[in-house]
Amino acid sequence: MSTLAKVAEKAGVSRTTVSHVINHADRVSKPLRARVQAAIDELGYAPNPQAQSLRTGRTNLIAVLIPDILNPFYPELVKVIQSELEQASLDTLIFNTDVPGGHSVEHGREYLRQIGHKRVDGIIIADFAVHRMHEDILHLTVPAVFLGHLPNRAIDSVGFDDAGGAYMMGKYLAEAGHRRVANVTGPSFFQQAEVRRKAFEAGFGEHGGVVEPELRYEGTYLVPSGYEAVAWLLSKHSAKDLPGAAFFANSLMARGGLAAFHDHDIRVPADIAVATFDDFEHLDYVRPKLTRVGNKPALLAAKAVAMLRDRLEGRWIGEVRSEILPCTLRRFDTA
Amino acid sequence: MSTLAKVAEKAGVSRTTVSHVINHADRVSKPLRARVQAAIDELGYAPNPQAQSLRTGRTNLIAVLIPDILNPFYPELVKVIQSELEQASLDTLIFNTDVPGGHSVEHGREYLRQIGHKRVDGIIIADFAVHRMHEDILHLTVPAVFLGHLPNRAIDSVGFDDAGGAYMMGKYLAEAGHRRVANVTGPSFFQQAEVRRKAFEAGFGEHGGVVEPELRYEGTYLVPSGYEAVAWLLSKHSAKDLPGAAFFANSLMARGGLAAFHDHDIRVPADIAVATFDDFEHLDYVRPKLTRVGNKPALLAAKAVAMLRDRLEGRWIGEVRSEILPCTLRRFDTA
DNA sequence: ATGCATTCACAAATCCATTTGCAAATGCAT
DNA sequence: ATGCATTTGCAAATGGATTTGTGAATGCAT
Repeated sequence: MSTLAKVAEKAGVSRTTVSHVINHADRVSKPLRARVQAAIDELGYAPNPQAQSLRTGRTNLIAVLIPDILNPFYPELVKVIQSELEQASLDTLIFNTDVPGGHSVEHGREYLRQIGHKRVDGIIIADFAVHRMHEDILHLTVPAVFLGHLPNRAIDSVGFDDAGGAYMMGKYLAEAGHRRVANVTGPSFFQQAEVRRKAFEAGFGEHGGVVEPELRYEGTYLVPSGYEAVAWLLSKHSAKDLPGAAFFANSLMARGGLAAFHDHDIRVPADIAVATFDDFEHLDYVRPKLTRVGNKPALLAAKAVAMLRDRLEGRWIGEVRSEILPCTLRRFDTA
Repeated sequence: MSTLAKVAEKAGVSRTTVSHVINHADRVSKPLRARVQAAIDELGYAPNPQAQSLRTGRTNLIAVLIPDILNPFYPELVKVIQSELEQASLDTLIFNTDVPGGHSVEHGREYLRQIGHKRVDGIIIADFAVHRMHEDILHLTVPAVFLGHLPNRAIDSVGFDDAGGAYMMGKYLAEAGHRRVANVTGPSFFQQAEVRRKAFEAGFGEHGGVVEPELRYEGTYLVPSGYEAVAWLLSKHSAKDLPGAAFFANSLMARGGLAAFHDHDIRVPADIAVATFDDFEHLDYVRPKLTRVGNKPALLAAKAVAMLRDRLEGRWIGEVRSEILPCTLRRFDTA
């Protein structure tokens, strides 16, 4: 592996000069610069990133904390985050904070601690990756962006308009003539899940629907729990007694729900209408095609990286910013 | 941020001693060790990873090259790779080599070059991430494992038994009584796609099926092309003239195909049977439930990490190893 | 008490790139 | 030709941890 020193020797100059050619081209005369560059090319030299980091204090690493890459929301998010960061020659370290089978608080906290030691230049934290750790976030010493809504405004954040989206869908279903609706929610200990539930019920109730708490099912936000929700629904109600529609608070549960309806020979939307929160590419080829409200993870990702780079590159040093991206309702086959 | 020197000062010992407490505990007497440890704890000290890397030459970073994290095969792979690497306190750098919309050769090569400069300790390369770059792989200077089949045996590799699996499925469909089958293949410039195609046709043809080249459709391995394949199939054949079954060379195309059948009111499996290569969690909630042959990405991941660690930790310094994991056929609803 | 063998702890060199402060060399003007 | 102002290029210090070689202190035996 070639070093700065070898390049300097080959070009017959000091190490300083080589460094200047790379970092402050203007401080070296043109002919000399060319000579040094030739040596660099010939040796295939590239600065040792660890030595650079040690000296400059920057690692060019960004940590991204997500709960679970298996949840198809996150690959889309991660892909965009990564390619955007790459534009700024930053590398992405991805951490799945959940332990198999559930959203673990301790695990997320442990990660946050570890990452502090890895000396990353910045952090992007997805909502459920650090459940109930808002106070820990306050102690971060590097620029960070939170994906979701952060009650204490500890750091910059960007999230979807959960309330607006859920309300819109409630309104839509009620105005479509539904009077009774099953509501499969996320875990109530997630604040976001509560926001979606309440807003959905408000939108539904305020436009002619009747909110029945008995038609509420608290799921886990994971696929199997959507399946279980439907199994539960069908065990409680005969086919003719079924509510006109079912709303799933995220698309994983909706997919589980669709599978369950299929397995029980309940036709969607003929027997029951189905709607879901979330809207991303992955759903385009799920059949029947889900009517949904939400927005692209890619947007969230792009915005988050922009905010982070603003901090890293000193373009924004003011107070904490928090943005909310609107949701769109898209009607397809199921409702 | 606290440093070795500060800990040494606090504990009233030399920097060497502190380092020994961390790296060679046996070289320091017990009471002294305790005193130093107390200072470490009190200051919340952790070694600066960049300084460690500079000195030791190890970065504790592993690069993972995959074509596209949006392809649901890879999240499962990545998750396991990452958690396994974490056991060995190695961090994972993930790189998506494809440019939006296609499998780019140049892009993959470019990545390989860049990664050479990042000084990772090891590399895991997924098959399609580095299409036609087998010679570049030869020039790698760090331990690496290839996921798939590597003709030139340049580095350790582990892959599924594509030929065995595809053959098995061909045999299965023929023995189930099908005489005509549509075969939606991967791109023919991928060797693996050719292997699957030939083996499938062999299995089908050798057990009573008739291989008809006109029923072959070369797809891209991506979801939309499965949809297009079915659209093509239906445009060429009336409902009664349809082959009895369709085999998709991977599950992305199969999902696209299922959506297309749904949209054209073709019932699966009543009107046409469907089978696919691949078998991973994500398919468990796709309906109708796909009959499939394949194996878990998690297995591939675990094996790959094991092989890599064998190299990194000097447990294996012999010749190149290449393993093949068997595939299993699992019958569900569609065939 | 003396000699030898360990055990223990340290100083200093090393990994590599960046940057500050200086000295040398060049350019220009008078 | 001399003086001043720029350029230009270098030596050396810096960042933090690891490790080799060495001297000092301890233990044990005689």
